[in-house]
Amino acid sequence: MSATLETKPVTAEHIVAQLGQAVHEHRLQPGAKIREDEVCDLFGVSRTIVRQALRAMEFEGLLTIEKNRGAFVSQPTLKEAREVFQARALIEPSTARAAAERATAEDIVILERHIEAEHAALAREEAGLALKLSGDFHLEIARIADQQTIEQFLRQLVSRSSLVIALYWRRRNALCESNAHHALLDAFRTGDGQNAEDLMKGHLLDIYSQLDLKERDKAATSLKDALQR
Amino acid sequence: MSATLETKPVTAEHIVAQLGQAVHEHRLQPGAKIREDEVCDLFGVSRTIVRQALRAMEFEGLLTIEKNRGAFVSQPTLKEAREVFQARALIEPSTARAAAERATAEDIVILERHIEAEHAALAREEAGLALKLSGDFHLEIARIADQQTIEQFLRQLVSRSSLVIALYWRRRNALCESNAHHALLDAFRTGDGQNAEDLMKGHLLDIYSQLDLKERDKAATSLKDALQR
DNA sequence: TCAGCATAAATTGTATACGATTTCCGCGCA
DNA sequence: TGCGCGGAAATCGTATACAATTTATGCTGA
Repeated sequence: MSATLETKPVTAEHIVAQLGQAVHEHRLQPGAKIREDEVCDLFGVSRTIVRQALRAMEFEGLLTIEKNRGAFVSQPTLKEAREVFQARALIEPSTARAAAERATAEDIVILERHIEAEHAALAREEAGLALKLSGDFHLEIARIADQQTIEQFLRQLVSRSSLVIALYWRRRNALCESNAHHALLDAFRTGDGQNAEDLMKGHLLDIYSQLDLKERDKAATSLKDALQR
Repeated sequence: MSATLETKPVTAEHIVAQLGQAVHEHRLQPGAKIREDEVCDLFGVSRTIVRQALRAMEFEGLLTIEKNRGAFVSQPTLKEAREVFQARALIEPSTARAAAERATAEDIVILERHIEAEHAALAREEAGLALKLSGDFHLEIARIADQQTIEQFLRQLVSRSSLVIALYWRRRNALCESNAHHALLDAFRTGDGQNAEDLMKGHLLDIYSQLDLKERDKAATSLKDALQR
């Protein structure tokens, strides 16, 4: 035990990762306020660093910062929710194709591990973690496709997808396990790009169809917010 | 002249816009260093604001911030350059289709004005400004398509495109005027989505083909930097 | 009892101060 | 002449202090 309690510097990226995970796993609900001082105490850094982190998360779409009022976990509107999945439908199928055509043996192993972890999380009824891992699976595909620009965009889209799911998922507790990721993995094993593209397209449509994105009376914003609580 | 010299607050967004335009118009070359104090003096604000602006521009891809060394105008690698235009080729055609199918009379007028301004800038041999306006034309299409998420991504891609063009454009001074934007406008007038999509695809390929993105010996980075100056 | 309003507390926005790191410059020495 | 090597200057990173704004609290009067 000679380790002298190494206090790693705690970077803004670290805070972004931690808070981001909390949002992804729905431990922080859309609309929740994040006070700077609170984060400062939690991580033991000054507001300078915390504000950097919050700004970064705003850019990612996870937070919405209102001037002089503070940072809140974003609440995507119906329109934004649709746009997120439209954008994913535009981007991900071709990315999956490219990835399937370049995936190495190591990549396959990584994807297998991802699916295993996802499965295990579901078995333990840690829905939030499973959701996070599911998003990581999609990001991993972009990495395999060796498209950093797309990967960066997809990171934002996956983040926002998590918020959309928190707000618009139909059956709250029943995050049913689909075999879509398994099917994609098979396409990757055989290097079948066309199949991977089709599967990804279907997978995204599947998720989209499970969202409740019908126009409902969204009138009375702040007033209704208080009532429905 | 009763205006009492209103000193508008100068926000970080303002600085981002000003510096961004300078980069877009190639008045700030890729690799150029941007010192914080210098920007502070120029805009009359503290480093706090300037650093916010620089961070935002880093997210946009316009700047690269190296720890303890400062902010530099980004120098996209060949791979990044290709990725930028691959991503645009993926995103923009379908966006153009959607835009053509929803464009109103006012939208058409706006696009006409854009093209006029672009033409005028070229006539005055203000190549930098023309390039900026050209990018705005593409962004305007995303706005017409009413896709904010896509528009946000495209904003980053257009920014980076400007850097790519600064670094890899074949004939430096000959930024030839194409009639691609005119043709697109015609498709918008007739609401021909399919045609707009095809034209956009061709337009992007056209730009891409005028870039010199062949693998050349990029060895000797910092050393060569000094020599080629 | 409750709306309205003034005041106090809490929270965010900006500027400044100070420490850490890098960069520049000149000196000595081979 | 040119290379290595301090040391000073410049520049960046973080913390803190103070100002501006919002939010909470409590009082008054109808």
